Amino acid sequence: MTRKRDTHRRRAGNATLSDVAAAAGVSTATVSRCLNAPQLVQQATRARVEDAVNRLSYAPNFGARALAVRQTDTVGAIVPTLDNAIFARGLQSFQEELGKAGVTLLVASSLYKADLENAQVRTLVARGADALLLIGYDREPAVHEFLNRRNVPHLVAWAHDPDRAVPSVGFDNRAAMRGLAARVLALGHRRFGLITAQRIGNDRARGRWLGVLDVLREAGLDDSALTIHETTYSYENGRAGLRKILSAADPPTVVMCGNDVLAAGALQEAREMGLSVPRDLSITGFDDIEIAKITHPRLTTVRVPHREMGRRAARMLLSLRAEPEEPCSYRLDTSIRMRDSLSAPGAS
Amino acid sequence: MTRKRDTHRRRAGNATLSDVAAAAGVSTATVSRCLNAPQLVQQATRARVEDAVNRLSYAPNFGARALAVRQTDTVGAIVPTLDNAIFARGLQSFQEELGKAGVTLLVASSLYKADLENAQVRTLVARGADALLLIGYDREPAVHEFLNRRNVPHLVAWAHDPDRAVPSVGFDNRAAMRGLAARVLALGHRRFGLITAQRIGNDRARGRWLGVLDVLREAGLDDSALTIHETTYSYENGRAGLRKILSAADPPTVVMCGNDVLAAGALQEAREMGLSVPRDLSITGFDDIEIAKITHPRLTTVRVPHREMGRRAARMLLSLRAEPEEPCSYRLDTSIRMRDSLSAPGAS
DNA sequence: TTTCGTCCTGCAAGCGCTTACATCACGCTA
DNA sequence: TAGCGTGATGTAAGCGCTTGCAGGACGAAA
Repeated sequence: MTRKRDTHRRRAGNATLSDVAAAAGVSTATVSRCLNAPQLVQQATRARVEDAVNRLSYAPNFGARALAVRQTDTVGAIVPTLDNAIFARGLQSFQEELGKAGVTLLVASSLYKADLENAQVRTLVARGADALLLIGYDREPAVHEFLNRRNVPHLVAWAHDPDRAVPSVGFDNRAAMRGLAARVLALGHRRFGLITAQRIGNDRARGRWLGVLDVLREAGLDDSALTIHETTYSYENGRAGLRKILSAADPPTVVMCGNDVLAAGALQEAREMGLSVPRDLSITGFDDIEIAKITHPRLTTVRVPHREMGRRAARMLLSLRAEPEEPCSYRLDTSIRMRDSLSAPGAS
Repeated sequence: MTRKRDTHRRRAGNATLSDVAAAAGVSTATVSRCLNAPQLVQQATRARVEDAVNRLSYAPNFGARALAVRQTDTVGAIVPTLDNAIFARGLQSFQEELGKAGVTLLVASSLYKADLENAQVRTLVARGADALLLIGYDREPAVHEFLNRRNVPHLVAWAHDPDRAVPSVGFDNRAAMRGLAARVLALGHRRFGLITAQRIGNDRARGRWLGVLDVLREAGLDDSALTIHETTYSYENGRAGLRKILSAADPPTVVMCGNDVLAAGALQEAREMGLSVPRDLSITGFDDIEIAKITHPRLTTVRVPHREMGRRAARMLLSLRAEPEEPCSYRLDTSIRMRDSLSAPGAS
């Protein structure tokens, strides 16, 4: 009944280790050693095996290997979306770093939806991700508990809060925005606008918002000094957001945006409304992606080291995977890029 | 000697199917059925099993499952880099579409290096990718032969050439650029510049270049009518490229760029050189990513349906995976976005 | 009561690979 | 010549899961 094996549902022609062994006239153990520890097998044998491997287009079955050695050399990442250049960029360097270590990357995007992310965590773990990269803190604690129980090292990126138990490599969104808002305030602005992403379920957005609030309150300003427009990250929404905010009774003299894409949209809209930035209105961004240098005027924004974040996250995850030492967090520094879209409140 | 099993290298506390079975007082077969075909098991039993699953934080071992069912529900994608928004964007919709089908995405980026891509193909196949997405045609034929022998359905995206054997979902880069170049010519330009990515190993870049050449030759112009600057895709390189091209003896009146990022850089550099675009110099892009609308003047470019490409590629791969029908290619249409960076050659 | 279906559930044989351990051949040394 | 160490190879027991087949329980029909 070996026939069954051949006709079953086996994909035709995918050679297995034992096919190679047969073709080379050696045992499967020897073939396996040729592949994983060539120095243990004699030159001549090795040559025969390699020949057979090529003739049969053999490629090891990963699942079987993972099963046998209990390690998958795979790590997973769940990001909100690759459409946002910051995540694409961070993931790129994350992947490069993993690749150097021979580790493969499994990607999922949650589209900012908690339940989707939830399911993806389980999927990636089931798929054997040795470790996991997540974005931000906002999720049910059960997720982290699950990962802990399963002994899957994991890390939060793009956010950093020393008070949180979950290890992270990121920056303090609130402090970063506070820094920028302080500069804005110092320039004399007293009426602020903020175009932000949805804050519930997104601690980064929330942190940035709170950063602005911190500054306003510290300056003794009333909360009404801040006009908020909540939307989704996109160029078009930046435009719409600006229009909305400026339609208020006593419009702000500065509109701070949750990211650069939103800010680019706002800038464009301002221009089309006939406003001169920064004379009539100041606008700020966040992230310092490429477009911040392309807009006119160029965008004053917060620089975030996305690439380094990805790289460092990879390294931490890799070492956590190797030796389950006490995970520690890492805080990256942000800085302010003063360019041309922010100045003292204008003609007024 | 069961002890050995426990102390071996097994990650502590990762429950297996049989742990669950023991906890629930049933056989592994029943647990397996609970998970994969719940309708086959009685309500009461199912409840017991589910309870045990939760108590133990059980998650199935993917490798083992893959081994048993011979399918991984995983597809791989190898892109040059996620730093380029077009790939990030395409991959995003690719992943979304896969996710709907319960399929997970494995990502690798080749950084435009053939040997790296080569290795990644083998890695992803070994990891059990049921299907593979590749970018462009330029690679050793051996790669496709390997995939064919291994019965891994695969697709080329971002390019389309009906004469090629490898199925693709993409567009004709040469024809697209030809269309744009024809418009440029019609406006009266006779001296062209081209800032392009490295053409060897990159059929998309080569196609775009040839598109320009087609038009010039057809118009009876000498090849010297085209000044070429070859570089790597990036904003900074766009700037440097423009400067280089304009330093020629008889500089072009239009500079066509291989993509929008390059064009954005060129535009900026032109501005800083004191040139007015398009009066003194016309500039065009390719891709129509977001920044094309942000530059000043806004960029005239070729619109490419990146998202649809990703989505469609996913669907094709998924169906190829299910039933190995004869793979067929799909050609997407591009169009020209006339905006403000192109006009008749200026003051002259 | 016997005899069948019908459902559920369990048994056990793999899936392809790694690796501890056994085996064997060979060349030395005593 | 016996004995031993060494290095190359083979043997076979898993890794955790699925699934064809067999068995058992139970109710209905004969």
